[in-house]
Amino acid sequence: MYIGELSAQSGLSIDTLRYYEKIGLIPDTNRDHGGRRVYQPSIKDWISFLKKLRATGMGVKDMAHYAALRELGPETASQRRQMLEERREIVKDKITELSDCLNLLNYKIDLYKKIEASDSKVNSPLEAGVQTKGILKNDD
Amino acid sequence: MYIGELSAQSGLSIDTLRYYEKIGLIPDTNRDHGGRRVYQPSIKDWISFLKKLRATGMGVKDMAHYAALRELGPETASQRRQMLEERREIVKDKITELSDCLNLLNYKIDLYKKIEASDSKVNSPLEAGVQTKGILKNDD
DNA sequence: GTAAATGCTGGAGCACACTCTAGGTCAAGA
DNA sequence: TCTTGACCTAGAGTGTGCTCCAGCATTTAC
Repeated sequence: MYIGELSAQSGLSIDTLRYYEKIGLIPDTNRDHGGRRVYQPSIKDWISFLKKLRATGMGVKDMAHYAALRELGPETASQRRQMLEERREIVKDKITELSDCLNLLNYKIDLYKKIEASDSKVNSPLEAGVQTKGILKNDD
Repeated sequence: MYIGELSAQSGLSIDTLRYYEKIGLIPDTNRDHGGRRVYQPSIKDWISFLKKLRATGMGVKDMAHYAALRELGPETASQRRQMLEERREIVKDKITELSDCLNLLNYKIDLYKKIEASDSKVNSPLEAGVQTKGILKNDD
């Protein structure tokens, strides 16, 4: 598999694949006679794991460190496990933080809906009110 | 309240507070006779909301757009609500993605633990095995 | 044989969100 | 009065993670 196909299948751009190789995220690749990178299909599993690590917010330097440990073989297993355990705590914290954000968004959206409902009352001919102003005072 | 105190209380650096004002996230602030920014305590609520929006991954340009709508007053409420609803969907997706990552991390950590356990078996005098190699084949 | 597509390299450029610097003003305490 | 510390501005610099570019080689299709 050449880099174009891997790019299509992995969802990383060609430039990113070469960049990842350069910084050590992807091991140095075999080349064909013409100097083109030839990938084994198994690289896709590694890349999808890399994408997961990125999705957790891990920086490429840490990922390169992990990748380097992986290259060193089984004796680095416990160091890698430790890295993943640290990352797991970070991910848990992120989920908690995002859940808090979600609650706030839900609250705010509700608040806006109330404001809009109260506005339409105000604009209706039947009642005029200072309701809106009251609700909006804490609006942000 | 001067900027130093606001910085301490809000958790944003002084530079960031001035930067946020410059890009329109924080409304232009009153100045004292000497030109120093004087903040009302209520600004802290707005800043903590800004921090929440940032935590959702919203970019500062979008946040500035939201802030500008807020400055325009109540008639922009529905646009702001829409922005928050869009952001809510993004946050939900992020939580889902992070949960997937968490599952994978849990799986990998377990796997590493098994490898380590099996290694200690191999290193014990009683049994030699190819177990480790077998488990490690898919190691990443 | 030729043109188009795909690949290569090294290095520059970019978007983002700050963060820092230089050089200055201002206010309060000793 | 002098010094210290907090604040000011405009603009440069930083770290991150790509992304793009020029100029070239190779491969493939016709």
